Amino acid sequence: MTTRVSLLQPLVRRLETHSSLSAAERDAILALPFQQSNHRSCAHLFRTEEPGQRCCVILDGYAARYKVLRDGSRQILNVLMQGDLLGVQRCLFGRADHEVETLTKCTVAVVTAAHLEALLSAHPTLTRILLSDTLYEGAIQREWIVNVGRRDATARIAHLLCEMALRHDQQGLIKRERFSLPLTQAHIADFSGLTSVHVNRVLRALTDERLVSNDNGRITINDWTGLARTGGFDPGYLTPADEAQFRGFN
Amino acid sequence: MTTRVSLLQPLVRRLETHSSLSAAERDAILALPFQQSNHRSCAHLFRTEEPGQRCCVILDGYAARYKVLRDGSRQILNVLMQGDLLGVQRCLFGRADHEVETLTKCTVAVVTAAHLEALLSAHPTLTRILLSDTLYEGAIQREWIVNVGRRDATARIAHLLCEMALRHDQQGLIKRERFSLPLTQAHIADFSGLTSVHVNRVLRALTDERLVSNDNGRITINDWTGLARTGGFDPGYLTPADEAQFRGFN
DNA sequence: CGATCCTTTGATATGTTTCAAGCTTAGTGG
DNA sequence: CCACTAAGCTTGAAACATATCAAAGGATCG
Repeated sequence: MTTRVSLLQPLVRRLETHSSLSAAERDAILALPFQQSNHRSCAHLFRTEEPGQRCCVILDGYAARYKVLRDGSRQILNVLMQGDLLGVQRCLFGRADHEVETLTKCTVAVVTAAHLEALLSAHPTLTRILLSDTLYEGAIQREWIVNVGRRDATARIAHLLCEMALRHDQQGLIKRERFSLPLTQAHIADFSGLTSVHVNRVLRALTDERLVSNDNGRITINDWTGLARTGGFDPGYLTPADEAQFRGFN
Repeated sequence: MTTRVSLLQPLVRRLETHSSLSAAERDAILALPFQQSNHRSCAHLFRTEEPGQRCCVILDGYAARYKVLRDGSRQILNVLMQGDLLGVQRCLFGRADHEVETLTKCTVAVVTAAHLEALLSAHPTLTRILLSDTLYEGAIQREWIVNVGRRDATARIAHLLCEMALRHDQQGLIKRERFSLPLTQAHIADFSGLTSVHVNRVLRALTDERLVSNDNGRITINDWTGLARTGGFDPGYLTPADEAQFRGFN
C-alpha cells in the first residue's frame, strides 16, 4: 500500500504550487485509492462520446487536451504533464467538452468519482483546493488565448517554451535549464494555431539565435532572458503572488 | 432588504444553468450581503495592480476581462454579462492575472471576501457549485482558444455571435432572436484577435448574407442555422449534458 | 455646432498557409 | 545486418488572408 500511495506525490506537489495543504489533507490525498494504468503513446485518455465517472492524475508522461473541428483540423488546448489532474469536469458534469490523448507513454492513476467524492466529503476544504487548481488552469488557458490571439508565430512558440519550462520547474523536473518536451512540430502547430511548416521555420530561427536548443524532445534553454523577451512571457499568471520569481525572469 | 436581496437573482439563474441549487442554498445566496455599485462605461472593475478582497456579480450591463501586452495591443478574454461572477480568483489568491473593464454603464453587487467566506462555510456544497461555475467558464475559454487558434475571421465572429446569443438565452435575455451586444468593432477585434478594419469587412459580409443584423448594439439573428454553420458553433460546451438543445442548433 | 468616437472604404504590405518534394531518422522484418 | 517503411523534419515557390496605413463619412453628445 505504501508504495502505491507515494505515487500520488506529484499531485500533492502540483496542488502545493498554488495552495497550502494541511498534513491531514496531504495524507488523505496520498491515501486516495486509485488504479494505476499504463497507456501507449497516442492513446485516448478521455473521449467526449464516452462519459465516465472517473478522473485521473498523470504520474508519468505527457498528454494533451484538444478539440477537433469539423474540417478535421485540431486545436490543442493544453499540454498535460506529471501532477496534472484530469476529468474533474467529467466527474461533476458527467461529460466534458474536449478530448485527452497521450503524447508519450503515460502512467496515470485512475480515481473513481466515488472515491473523489469520499475524499471531498471527509475533507471539505479540499473542494476549495480543487477550485484553486481549476482557477490556476483557467489562468493558463487565458494566457493561451492571448498567445494565439495577439502574438506572432515566433512569440507564440517562445512563450510556449517558457511556460513549459516554468511548469517543469514547479514540478522539480528541470535540471540545468533542461527539460523534456516530447512534442512534434505538428503538435506545436496544433497547439499554437500555426502550420507545422511554419513551426519548423520559427523553431529553426529560435535555435539559430541560440535561445534554445532541441535534442530530440529534450529542450535546453540557452538564454532565459532572451527567450522570455521574444515570447513576451510574464510568469505572473503561473505563480502565487508572494512567490519568489523564477530565476531568469526577474 | 427584500428589494436588495432579489437583485442577486441573476446570479442564481446563472448558477442554475449548470448546477441545481437546493432551496436553502438559493435563499442563502439571495441573502448574501452586498453593496450595490454603479460604474460608467469604460471604467475599471478590477485591476491587477490593486489586489482586493472582494468579488462582484454583474447585475446589469456588460464588462470584459482582458490583458494588455507590452506593445500596447490588448486581448479580450471574455465578455461578461448579467449574472457573471467576477473576482473569485482574487478572493482566493489575493491577485488575478487579468483586468476587468466595463463596456457599458454597469450595476454590480460587490461582495467582500469575508461574506463570501461566510456563505461557503455555512453551505459547504456551494463551494462545489462555485467549482462548477469555474469549470463552465473554463469551457468557454477553451472554446475561445479554438476560435482564435483555428477558425478564420468570418467563423470567429459568427461564433462569437452564436455564443453570446446562447448565453443571453440562458439568462432569459433574448427576445425574438434579438439581444443586446454593446461591442464596438474595436472590441470585437480585440476579442477575436483581428483588426477593427477587418472586423468591419467581415461584419458587413455577415449582414450582407442576411445571417445577422446589427442595429446599434442590438443584434438580431436572422438565420440561426446559417450562422452556426459559418461559425462552426456547437453549443455542447455551454449546456449541461441532459439539457434540451437550444432552438436552432439541433 | 464643433468635437469625438465609431464606422467605412481603398491601396498596399506582410506573415502565414498551401502545395510539393526531398531529406533524416528510427523502427521492422527478412 | 541490410533494405524497407513510416514518421517526422526541412526547404522552396506561389497563393492568400489579414494587417497596415490613410482618409473620409456618420453618429452622438455636450
